[in-house]
Order: sequence, then structure tokens, then C-alpha cells
Amino acid sequence: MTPPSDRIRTDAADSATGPSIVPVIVDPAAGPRAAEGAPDPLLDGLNPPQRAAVEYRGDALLIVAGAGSGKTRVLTHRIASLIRNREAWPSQILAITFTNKAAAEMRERVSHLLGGIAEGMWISTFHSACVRILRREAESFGFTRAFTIYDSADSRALIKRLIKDLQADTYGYTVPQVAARISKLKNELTDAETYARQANYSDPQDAVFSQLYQEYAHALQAANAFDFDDLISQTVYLFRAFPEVADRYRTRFRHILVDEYQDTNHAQYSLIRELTRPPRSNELEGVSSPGNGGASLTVVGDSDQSIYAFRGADIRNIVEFERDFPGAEVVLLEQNYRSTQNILSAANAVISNNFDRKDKNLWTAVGDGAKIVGYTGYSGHDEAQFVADEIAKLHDEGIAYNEMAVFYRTNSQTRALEEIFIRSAVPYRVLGGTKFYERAEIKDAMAYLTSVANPFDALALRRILNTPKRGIGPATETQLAGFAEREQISYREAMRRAPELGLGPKVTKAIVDLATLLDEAAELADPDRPGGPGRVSEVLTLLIERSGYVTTLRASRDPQDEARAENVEELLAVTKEFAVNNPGGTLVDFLTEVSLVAAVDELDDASGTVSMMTLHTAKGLEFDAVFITGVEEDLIPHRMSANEPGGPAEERRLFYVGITRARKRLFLTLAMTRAQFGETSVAMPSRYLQEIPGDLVDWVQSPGGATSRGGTQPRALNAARPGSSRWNDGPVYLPPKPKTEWANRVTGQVRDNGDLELVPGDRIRHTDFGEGRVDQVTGEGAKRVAHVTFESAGRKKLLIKIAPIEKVG
DNA sequence: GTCAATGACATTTTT
DNA sequence: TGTCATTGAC
Repeated sequence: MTPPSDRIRTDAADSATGPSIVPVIVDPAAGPRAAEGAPDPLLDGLNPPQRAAVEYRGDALLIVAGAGSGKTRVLTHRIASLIRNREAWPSQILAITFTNKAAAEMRERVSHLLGGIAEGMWISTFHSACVRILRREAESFGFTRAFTIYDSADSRALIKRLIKDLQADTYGYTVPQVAARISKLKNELTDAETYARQANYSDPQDAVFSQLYQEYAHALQAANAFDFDDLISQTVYLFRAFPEVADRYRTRFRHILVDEYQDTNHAQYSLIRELTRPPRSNELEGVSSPGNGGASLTVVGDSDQSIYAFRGADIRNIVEFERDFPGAEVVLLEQNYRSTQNILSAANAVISNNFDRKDKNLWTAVGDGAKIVGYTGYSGHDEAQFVADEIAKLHDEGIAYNEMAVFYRTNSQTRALEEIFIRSAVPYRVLGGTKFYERAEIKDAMAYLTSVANPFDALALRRILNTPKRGIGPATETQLAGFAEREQISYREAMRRAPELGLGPKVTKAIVDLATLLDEAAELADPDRPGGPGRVSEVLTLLIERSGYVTTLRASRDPQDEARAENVEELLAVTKEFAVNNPGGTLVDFLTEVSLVAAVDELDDASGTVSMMTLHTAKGLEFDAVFITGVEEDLIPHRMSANEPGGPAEERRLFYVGITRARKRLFLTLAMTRAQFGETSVAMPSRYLQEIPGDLVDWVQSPGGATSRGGTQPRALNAARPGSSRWNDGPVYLPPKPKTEWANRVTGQVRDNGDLELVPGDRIRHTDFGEGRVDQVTGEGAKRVAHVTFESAGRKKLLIKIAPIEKVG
């Protein structure tokens, strides 16, 4: 694909910090705009659409930013320009990013552009911004500002308990199911009471769920806790219930910018709507004329990169932005500054197979670059070995390890990769996965801290009640809970008064001792303590020493417990580092920060290691060399996605996101057999592989070319490798299998099947769902809908005119 | 109340 | 493969 010649070439090194950018100091004497003709450092080096996106002033702006089109640059320059031109104070800016890391980077870049006067801006994730608001306002609606944030594991633990209590498992409810359903409802702003009102009580299953949901909500409230989804939805409820509170924020934020808008869910969308509404004071005084008074809104996104539908992201938020905000300006960024043309062409070819999308073509001025490399291993280990070998080669060629990344669909795929990487001495780092904070011993230590900060949190307290072992078993725990309930007192108070329960002297002492320890720690951590609160590290030290937690671990015979003790020490180091980075940071601040860290936030650019992560985590990142592993059916697209509406299309976007992370080199690898739960099963090449034009890929071992001789014995292959030369002396580049036959057979444009006649009983083939039979046809003319039962994908409704279907038989 | 042994079962993606 | 829940012996 050649770039249109009339486009203006700009500096391709978008992501590098421009050397020519000079910090601009706000000069009160200067006019609102820089002098005519003088080069404006905020516009310099931007292409025309980028410039338009920075300069547009109006109520609503949608920036459709293709992958690698420099959207972060546009956003930062836009913010800087608003501040520099004195159109906004920094404190009037609210910018929402997807991760904390992206927020930190944006803040850094804006303040660099402005010469360090960016104090007071809110640049954060949705969740962080909401926590900030909720902590300030907590007291006005029945919470304290020390509320706990429950992560998904905490939510699941609570749900598990409730399922047991209500015996909901007899109705077939499982923890993940209930958790997902509650999460979904919260993202749609349906709270427990609303659900209860419309629940179908003649259906016992639904009645039980409704009760589960209500008890879950009640338990959170009683524990003075919010789960992840609450952070957003409760902020919306807060704004709706207390307009005067909402007005404070509406008055404050005059410019709201939202990144990754395609991945916002309904609750987040509603939050933005609430915030961009004009404050009431304006309405009363008649200041509000159409579009006046509400904050200006800028959203950036790319519907082709929407990959979070499973967590409630609604692609319609971006698709229907212009309808939502009439008069909105739309700017398209299509020039890519990141990848080579070969990589982009592959990406374009793949994504063009998604129907019902706006056609959009990324192009670059960089040139073709190296071809994409494909490899089919005999097993997952074989595949991993290839990746490790190529990484070593790339490193020899001068690409730094931290400029390389390995992506996979599921976290479980890391195992084989890690094994081989360790053996091959490839320095690597896994982002996400089993995170540090998910380890049991860390959760224990955190539960101590949480119990100190939030005495109402029964879940945290239950976790530490008998950790380390103090002889407080389930029976005692139930007694304690009943006592607290009867006397209408907190758990902590109940523990202090444990002697009244008439338990054994040993148990009673254990309980009272723990209560004393928590009280002492709470006093130390108290923000209002005379002389200032103790540091988090001091509080943690007190807790783990006096409770005997580490001592017990060290004394254990289990060799793993030694490592656990070290992890707790590591957490102590984290608290010390926190104190250095956040002077005056309280215990609650620390707990908040820990709750909201995302996988990518751990990415350290200077680490000198290869990064391994899921395709989801990879969004928003870029690397010189990218390996996408496990490009197989049932993995990409994942087996579980087949039944979901829009599943295969979302999986394709995920693959697209992966491809577009690569700057120079892209490797697509798969295996013929893959181990899972100890069993090995046969894997098939992903359908998406066939969507990449054959001439873009050099197959070291193509899916068709690899014979089955290797079977499942990667060791034999290892042994057969002398030095660094590849094992197959035969033709290195086998002809790509059925490529020409398949590539771009389905054109990417919005299809038009014209007046394809379908009647019940017809058999059709759908590019995503396979073959199926038409049950009935409804609607008229261009809106005729076919109801189809697919063999593997089940029942679907399809708009006949544009669906990627054809009649068979 | 604790511990060790056994067997069932699971792996999609995440703030 | 590895985690977990249940079981039964102390």
C-alpha cells in the first residue's frame, strides 16, 4: 500500500521525544495565541489532522486514532495548548487514561511541554479518579473515607461465602458465574434493589440470584467497601443523588479528555455524561445556552481496538458519539508512525474481515521493512525454543531486550515459554499473570493492614483471624460474628469483649491479643495522631512481628514458606519505597495504590528484559520486535469466544491489536500440538492466519510444511541443534500453504449482498460462524434479518444485506 | 482444631 | 499441572 502522495510527510519519529521542543513558560503579557509566523512548538511536527485535533475548540471532539497514529502526542499537546493559551487552568483539566502508567507518562509529557507548571491536573484512570472523589465524599452517603477496595479475588471470596450460606450451588450457581453477572449488572448501572424489583420470582433460580446480589451489596456496605465496579457506578449514583456534589466537579472540570474511549462501559459513559452536564447554578442564572456551561469533551479511540466487551465495554459509545454529542467535530488520524508497511498491510488485511466497521486504512511513510516471519512448532516447547532463538539473534543484531515482547492469548501459555527462556538464558519479565499481590502471604499481610485501616471490613479480618494459627477456628469465628451482630458492635469491639463469650482461656487470650495489636497499629496509623501518623512500613513491621506471622513462616518445615517469608519482606520494602515516593502518604493511600495497580504499571522501561504479556495487556504499548505466540484455533480465537455474540470479531481485533504493537519485526508462531492439563492435544492454525496476504510472510516452518515427524518430542529437536544453525537443512522457506487461495478472498469493504434471497431451510456459510441453516426470515427490504442456527455457534440473527454470508448447497 | 492424603476439576481476556 | 475441597485420623 502506497501512501497518498498529497499527504504531508512529517517526522516519523513520533514516539521519540522531539529534540526541538522547548519548554514554554506562560507569559501573562502574551496574547492567547503565539505570534503569527513564529514556529509553535506545540504544533510543530504535527501533521494536518493532528494539528486540527490540537487546535479545535468546541464542546465535543472525537479523535479517531488508528494504531500508532500519535494520539498520545495529540492529547498531550492539546492539554498543553489549552493551558499555555490560558484557556484553562491545570486544575480544570480532567484526563482519563486506561492505565496508571499511561497517566504518569501523560502527566510527565504535558509538564515537560509546559516547563513544569502542570500541578493540579487530574490525569488518572477512571478508577483512580473515582476513588479520589469517593474518598472525599464518602461520609455523605454512609461510608468512611477509609473504605476498602475489593479486588476481584476479594469479591469472589465474598460471593463464595454467600453461595454457601444460601446454598445457591444447588441451583447451579458457581462463583465465577455469579461474579461475572453481578459485575455486568453494575457496569450497566443496575443495582441490587433495581434488579430485585424486576426479578422474576416465579423462577426460583432468578429469585436466588436476586438474593445473592442483594446480600452481596449489603455485605459490601457493611464492610465499608467498594468493589472495582462500584468505584464507577457508586460515583454515578453519588452525582445523581447529590447534585450539589456533582456541581462542584462540574464547575471544576472545564476540559475532560478520555483516552481509549472504545473500551468504556455504560457506567463510565454515564460518569462522563454527568460530568459534562452544565452545573445547575448556571442553568438557574440563565447562563446556559446550548452547549454552554458544560465542560468540553475530547475522546480518543479506535473501534478496531475494542477488546473489552467481556467486561462491559460498549463499542456504541464511540460509534454513536456524534449522535450523542450533536455538533461534535471528528478528526481522523490514519498516518501510522510506528510500524513498517508490511506489518500494517497484514494488520489492515486482518481487520478488514470484520464487517460493520468503518473502513479505515493505516499507511506509513516508513517503507516495507522486513517480512513477517512465521513458524510452526511441533509443540509448545518447540515454539518457545524458536522464540528464544530468535530473541537471541535479534539481540545480536542490536535490538535491546526491552524492545522485544512476547504476546499470548492466555496466561497459562507462559509456562512453556518461561521454561525455555530460563534454559536459554533469555532475560524476561512477565507482566500480570500471578501477580505479586495475589500471593496468599501478601494478601495475608495486606489483610492485616486493611483490618487496621477499616475496622468494619469483616472479610479482611476473617482472613487474619487465624493466620498465623492461633486456635481460632470456624466455630469460634461464628460465635464472634453472632456476638457482634447481637450487640450491634463492630468485629473489633466484639474481639475486645471476647471474655464475655465464655470461650476457653487460650482462645480468649488469642482473640484479645489480636484485638490489642490491631488497636495499637490503628493508633500508630491514625492520620490525626499527634506528631503525625507512623509510616506504613512501621505499621506493617509492628503487625507482622507482633502477630508472629513471619516467625511462623520461617519456622515452618515447608521449604516454600521460606520464599513466602521473603515475599513478605519484599512487601515491607515496597512500603518503604512508597514512603519515599509519597511523603506524607497514609496507610489508606498505600492500600489504594496497591488495589489499583494494573499489569502494565509494572512495566519498567529500563529493565533490560524481554516483556511477556497477554494480548490484552499489550494494548497501548509498542516494541521493535513482537512475537505473537499460539496463533491457533481455540486460542486466537479462543474457544470460549465462539458462543459469545461478536466473539470472533472481538478476537480478530485482539489479534489486530497484537500485530500493530510491532515497529519493525513481527513473528507469528504456533504449534501443532499443545499441552493442557498435562494432556497434549492437536492444534490447528488460526483462521486469522489465512487472512494475511501470503507474500507478507516468510514461513520458516509453515503450518502445511511441517511434517508430523517431530511428534511431541521437542527434546529430540533440541538435541539435533548444533551451534546456532537451524535444524532443518532443507528448504528454509517452505512455500506458504494455501495462501494465495485464501488471502483477501473476502474483501474487507462493507459487504453488500444485494437482494440475496433466503428462505427457511437454506444452508449458508458465515465467515465467522461457519455453516448453518436458516430458520426464518423477518423484516423488509434492506433490513431483512435471517435467524440462523449454526452448527458450532448456535442461534444468531444476521442482517442479510451486510452479513458476511453466502448460500451453499 | 490441625494436618496429611486423596480426588475432582479446571484455564479467557482485567480495572 | 496445580489448586482446591473434602475426608478421616490424631
